[in-house]
Amino acid sequence: MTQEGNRLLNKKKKYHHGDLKEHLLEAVRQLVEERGPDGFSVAEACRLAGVSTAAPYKHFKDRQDILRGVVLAGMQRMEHAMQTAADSFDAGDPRRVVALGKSYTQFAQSEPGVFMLMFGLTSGHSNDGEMIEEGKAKLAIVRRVVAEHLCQDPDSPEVGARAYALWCAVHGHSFLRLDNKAKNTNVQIDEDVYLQLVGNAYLPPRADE
Amino acid sequence: MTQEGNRLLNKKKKYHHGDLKEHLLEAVRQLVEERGPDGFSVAEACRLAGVSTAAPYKHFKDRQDILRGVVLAGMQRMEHAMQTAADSFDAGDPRRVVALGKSYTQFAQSEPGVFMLMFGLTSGHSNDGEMIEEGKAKLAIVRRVVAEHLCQDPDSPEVGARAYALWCAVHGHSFLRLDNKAKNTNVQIDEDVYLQLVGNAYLPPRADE
DNA sequence: TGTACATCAGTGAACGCGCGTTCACTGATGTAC
DNA sequence: TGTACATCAGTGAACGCGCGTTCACTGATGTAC
Repeated sequence: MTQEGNRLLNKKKKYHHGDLKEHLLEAVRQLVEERGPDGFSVAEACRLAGVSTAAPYKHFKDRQDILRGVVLAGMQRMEHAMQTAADSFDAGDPRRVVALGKSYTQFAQSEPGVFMLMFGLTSGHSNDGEMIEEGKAKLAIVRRVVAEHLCQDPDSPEVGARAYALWCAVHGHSFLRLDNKAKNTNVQIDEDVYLQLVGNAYLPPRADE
Repeated sequence: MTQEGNRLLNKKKKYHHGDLKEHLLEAVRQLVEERGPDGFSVAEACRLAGVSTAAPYKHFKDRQDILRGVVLAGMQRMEHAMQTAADSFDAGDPRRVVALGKSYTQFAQSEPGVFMLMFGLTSGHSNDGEMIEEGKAKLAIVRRVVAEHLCQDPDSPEVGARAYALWCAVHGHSFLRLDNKAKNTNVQIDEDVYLQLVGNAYLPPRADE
């Protein structure tokens, strides 16, 4: 057994935590899911990670910096899910855009706290360069799918407009689901039906299929 | 001059505030706009209203109750704006749905704090009956516009699906604008163009026009 | 019109609380000799 | 292999802060007589 593995297994007995940084981010993520975005405190995360309240400051500048780590990790998970969805069908397959949309709404539903943290303007983190790059990468996936469907240049305004419209459609839907607005207004529509409707509206089935 | 009017004009000199309830709600609204949703405290609102920190409890049960008043007033303002927009064009006029959408996004942009409070799940107020009725009333406006455009029953699933899709489209767009996600991903599209695209996608121009 | 009184919207001081952050410290670890 | 030492991730106690809420109170108001 490696020393690293050994350290991880025995982490409770050790003075040095070993991977406190990751454990803290995970603790915060859990709290955010349990109590909502900004429903966590540094102190509580420390308790959950079994560590003194001063420990985080060896790894993070301040509370905001911890939050930033949680959000960034969330964006990476989401991007990965979207990439996987886009890769699971060929260009032009009508199921492709639905799968991509579904990866978005499913992320929102499986990690509502992190999702709200990423997109709610509560925490004011959005000017961060690394975060902006992550956002661009995600939109680029949508752009690529749209471009390949329309057989156009991914950078054309036409593709940009439709990709943005698709983004708004799944984003709005995700939010309205999360805060119960859809349920409370008796919206009946099934998610798959909705995604299909959206896909058809912005990317009509191609003539050759 | 009425005694009521007199009291309002001289409110600074009076022991009894006269309309503290309204002034408090307005103070909270201002703070929410300045510092974001949940960026306010009861104490600060009191300072802004020029009143002791104990005063609010003569009018509101607790902090949550104050917030509820702010959100409810916001929903009423928004509903009024939507109603006005819908009323400004005849059924079938292609400008109608664009105007309705614009009333939504404009509310979000002119009162971002209140908008986030209404739709972010941060504050956990959504199960309130009166609030749910407000939400239904707003969706009903969209339903009516869609139904009149399609010449269908407002309660049909077809109308419901398109109305919901329109809602998601403007809601998603509003959020992505507010938290700078649109700007940060270099989305170029003009709002009017976007709204037109959405309108055409879900409510294609009628044959008779 | 003048007076006594009930009402209740306000005051201001105080409470206990949990927070984010800092500080001097401790002790486990890996490395050089 | 054994020892001395530098490193630095952890501790735990303490800080000052602003918060939401409560309490006994005060004094302006409208009303009954």
